[in-house]
Amino acid sequence: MVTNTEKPIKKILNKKDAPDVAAIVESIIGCKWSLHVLDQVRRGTNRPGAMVRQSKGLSTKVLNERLNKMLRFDILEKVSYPEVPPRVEYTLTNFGRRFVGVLDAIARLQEECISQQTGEKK
Amino acid sequence: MVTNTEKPIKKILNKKDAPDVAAIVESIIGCKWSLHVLDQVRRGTNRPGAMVRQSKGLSTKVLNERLNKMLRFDILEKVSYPEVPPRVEYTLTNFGRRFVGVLDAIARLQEECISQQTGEKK
DNA sequence: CCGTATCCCATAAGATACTG
DNA sequence: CAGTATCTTATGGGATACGG
Repeated sequence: MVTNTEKPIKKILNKKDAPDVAAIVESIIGCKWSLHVLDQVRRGTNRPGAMVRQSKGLSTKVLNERLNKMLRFDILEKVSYPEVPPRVEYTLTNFGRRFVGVLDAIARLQEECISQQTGEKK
Repeated sequence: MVTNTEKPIKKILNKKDAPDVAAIVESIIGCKWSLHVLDQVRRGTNRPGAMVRQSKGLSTKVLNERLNKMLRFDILEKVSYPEVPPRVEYTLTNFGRRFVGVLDAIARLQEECISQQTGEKK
């Protein structure tokens, strides 16, 4: 592991090697709205307009920055429907689904902490 | 989960409730050198001077910011020896040991990606 | 050796307006 | 509705010097 100095995205993705997961995690989580956006997509709120509407304080500019970053990291996938008005949906890629598994590890630790604490109150 | 707007540390730690793990993860991993420092401590490089010497580009200022943050989050523990010259050691707390489990999840995904990729080359 | 204080710069991100 | 462009502000973090 270990990522010390932030790698430029180009470097992280310079494949023939497997992706540098730690670097990706750092790059993603280091951005304020990423976890929130990921969570929304996972729960089925996958259209940009809906995400903005449901996220007080999230601007389209920031949202698109996050979405594009996650597209580049192959965490999300974009589907555009040739309709009027335009419709776009973002979904998790295969890698994305495994990536959010890391977030699940966080959620599990959260549960542990809660149950341990209630246990303490005996 | 979901942390959208960054919580102030006071808020994260305002316990009688269990710690907000997702918020802590975000707060810690969002900081550039945190993973590296955690990894160093885990491997036994737990004195500030040693960490700086072994980490090209890490300044004492930044190191101390990270260390203090992790102290506040109860991830690390500090032991000062009353010697001359002074000696200080940082170690993982119980919570800290569980916290780095999240980092292990990252490492596992990394391994998966690597083995999958070599598998592909058949 | 350990830690803090200053100064400076790069950049994340909020607000807003505009194009396809 | 989706996405980009511009401007401004706040802050992380790098370099350096100093005090305990």
